[in-house]
Amino acid sequence: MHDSRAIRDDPEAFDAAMGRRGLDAVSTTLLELDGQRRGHLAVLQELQTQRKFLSRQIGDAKRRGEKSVRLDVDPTTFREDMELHETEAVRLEIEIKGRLESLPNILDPDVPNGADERDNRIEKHWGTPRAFDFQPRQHFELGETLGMMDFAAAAKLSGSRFVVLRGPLARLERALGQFMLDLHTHEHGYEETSVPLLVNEPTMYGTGQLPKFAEDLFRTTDGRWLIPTAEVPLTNLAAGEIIAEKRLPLRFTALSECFRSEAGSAGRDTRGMLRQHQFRKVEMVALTHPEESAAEHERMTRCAERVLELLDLPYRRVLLCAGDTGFSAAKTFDLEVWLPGQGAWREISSCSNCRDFQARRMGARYRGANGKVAGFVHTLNGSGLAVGRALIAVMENYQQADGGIAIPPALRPYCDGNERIAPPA
RNA sequence: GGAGGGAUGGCCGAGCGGCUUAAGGCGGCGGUUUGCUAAACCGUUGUGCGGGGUAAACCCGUACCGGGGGUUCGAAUCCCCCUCCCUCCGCCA
Repeated sequence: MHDSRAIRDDPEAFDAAMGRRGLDAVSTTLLELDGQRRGHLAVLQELQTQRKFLSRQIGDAKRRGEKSVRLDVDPTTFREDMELHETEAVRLEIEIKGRLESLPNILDPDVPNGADERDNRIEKHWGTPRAFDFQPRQHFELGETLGMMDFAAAAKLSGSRFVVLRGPLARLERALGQFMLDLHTHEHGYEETSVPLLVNEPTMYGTGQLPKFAEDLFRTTDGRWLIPTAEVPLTNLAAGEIIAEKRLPLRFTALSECFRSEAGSAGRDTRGMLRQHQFRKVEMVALTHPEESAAEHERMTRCAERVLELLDLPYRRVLLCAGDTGFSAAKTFDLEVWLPGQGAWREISSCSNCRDFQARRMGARYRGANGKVAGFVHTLNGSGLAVGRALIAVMENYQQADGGIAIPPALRPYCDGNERIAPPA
């Protein structure tokens, strides 16, 4: 959500910012509507002043015990006029809000221009893809050969884009989640949080999923929504709150199921468990002072990278270009892990600085040292990491010639000390 | 699901048609006192919107007492609907 006063102050800058997202200039229309709104508001307030004065006269007279009062104006005549201007002011406000809430966040200056992922900028590489002396296989081949990844069973139960994991592979998925949570809580200063997976409409609105992206979500029969990421409940913990400046930054992490309709991605990544309707993810969320969000963004991205490094999985950091940056984000780093079976870099984490965009939508503010409300906090979110994709990455990178999978040393304490998942005899 | 009771500023809590410009307390901020801390005392302290001010400070106006409607010249206060919380009953992991 944007501040209409900021648009009023510098409409050209706003149009230029939306232009980077490939959107037409709208400030002229918005300012026109806003001007009308303020006009009605001014008249309404004047009428309220007059009504207040007259009502007070009646009240004073009554208190003096007078039976009736002489008034120059009939106070009832105000009502229609007031109602007219109020209705118009409210209508225009809703109209403006409706236009503003579907506009994406303003991008950071250092986000590169560009239309799609081809214009993303690779910032760094870490690790060396392992050299295999056999043809590495994709995760679903490995999983199905092991007899521990069952898409047919999932299809029977639920349909496409679901999976059933069994035995040691199910255990490995759990191990990954526990490992990541322990790392972020013990070493990175995040507070472990357990959150609802079903949220109400204002909560989905707060982080920017609604009203524009309803088709990407699942909705319950009683009007609630299944979270597409724990970012939604975690960030909304601050909704409507005024946080003392000295308590910032707040850092939350949660391991949760995530639900996505994948409405627009029919035909993409249909094989395997790369793109599912339901998956697990460890999410990190930070709420910061506005001046701290850039540094926090780097810190959070490092926290995600640390997971990959401890698992010894090669990755690269990518700064998303204008066209690839999500609706609520001002700047996003994606981490892409190397998948030798697929022979490709695939997204495994996305760390975004949303600045005050979500905070303004949900009313998350902070209080300065002088005790006054100083403004909106900045919100950041990042995957640390997507557990399902981390499982894929471990399987493909740690696969062995016989179809077994070595367990990364960091995960062994979470897997009964086992060193590998052995293929069936 | 049924029956009651509630929702007031950062927090607690009074008010139940006009003198509310929302009492009082706690907390916050500033100060006095003090060797330091603590305590005491004094002052100050809500948010949104509109307007003024070069900006900050500040000033003027207006709205806001869970949300939305209504009654009234006038609503925190009366009426209706909704949401959430609490108590009891029923069901239940």
